[in-house]
Amino acid sequence: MKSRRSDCPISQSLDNWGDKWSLLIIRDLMTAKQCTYGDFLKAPEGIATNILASRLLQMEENGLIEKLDHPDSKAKVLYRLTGKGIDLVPVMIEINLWAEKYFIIPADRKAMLKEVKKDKEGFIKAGMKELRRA
Amino acid sequence: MKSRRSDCPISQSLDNWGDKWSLLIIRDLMTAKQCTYGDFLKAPEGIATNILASRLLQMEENGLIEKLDHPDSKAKVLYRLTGKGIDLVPVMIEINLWAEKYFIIPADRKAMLKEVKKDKEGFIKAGMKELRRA
DNA sequence: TACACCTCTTGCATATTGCAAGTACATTTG
DNA sequence: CAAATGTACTTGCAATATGCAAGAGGTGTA
Repeated sequence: MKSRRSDCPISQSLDNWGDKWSLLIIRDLMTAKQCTYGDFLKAPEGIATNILASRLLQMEENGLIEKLDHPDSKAKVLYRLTGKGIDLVPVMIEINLWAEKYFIIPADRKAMLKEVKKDKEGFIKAGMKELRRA
Repeated sequence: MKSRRSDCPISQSLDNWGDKWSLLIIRDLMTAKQCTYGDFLKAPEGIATNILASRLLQMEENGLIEKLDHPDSKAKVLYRLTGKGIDLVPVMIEINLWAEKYFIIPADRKAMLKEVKKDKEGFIKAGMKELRRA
């Protein structure tokens, strides 16, 4: 377990999910609601299996995600966001908005952000509610 | 230089500032507006000098910060945020709000967030304007 | 029973980080 | 003006994290 560097909220947040992969896992769970181990491996960034396993464990320990049984098979595991993970939706939206201004991003994300700009608060609230239902 | 892992906005953002230190440097610049190399070293997290130098260079290359001459001394260098860096204010605010919910954070940060909650959009707008003036 | 699938684990090479010391130049002090 | 101090880095090396390839163990399917 990594130690707390300071009591600064930014620092503590980075201690929790401030690596190159955690937010991508959270992204997958925000768009798909529930993912298997294999689903995460399919993401275009190509996370290594050992890193994925260690991140999933770490994020579970940090209370961001939780495991549940897959309804179809005992061999599969489903991961989903906890309330703490779902509460990162506003952070993710702001990152998306920032990235849109400075990078070239996919059309479907642009379309999503167009909706966001119409009513940011409403979009976020609805999105979080939807995730909580899953 | 690190390569682009995918065209996902989250991924591209993480490629830019997704490490354990960059956002802390940005935090310092958001609160102090201008910092010297030594100022960054004084932060409670205790960044190593080689990491600091490499991050400052990387962030300058990424267009998040810029150097300028210190008015008092040629030996000193001032760093400040660019427009691209200032545009991360909304992201930082959301991270703070998230962290407040799940961690114990300093009283002064709590007081700041109390102001944020009164009028988030106004607070962010004013904060960014203030940074642009510096 | 054999075979494929899925979630990890392991071993090892490479990259990044952290620590301690050192360098180069600017300013201050005696 | 010489020496000490301050400031921004650089360098060397050990510790840690990441990335890649292969494999292990439980499940489901023919």
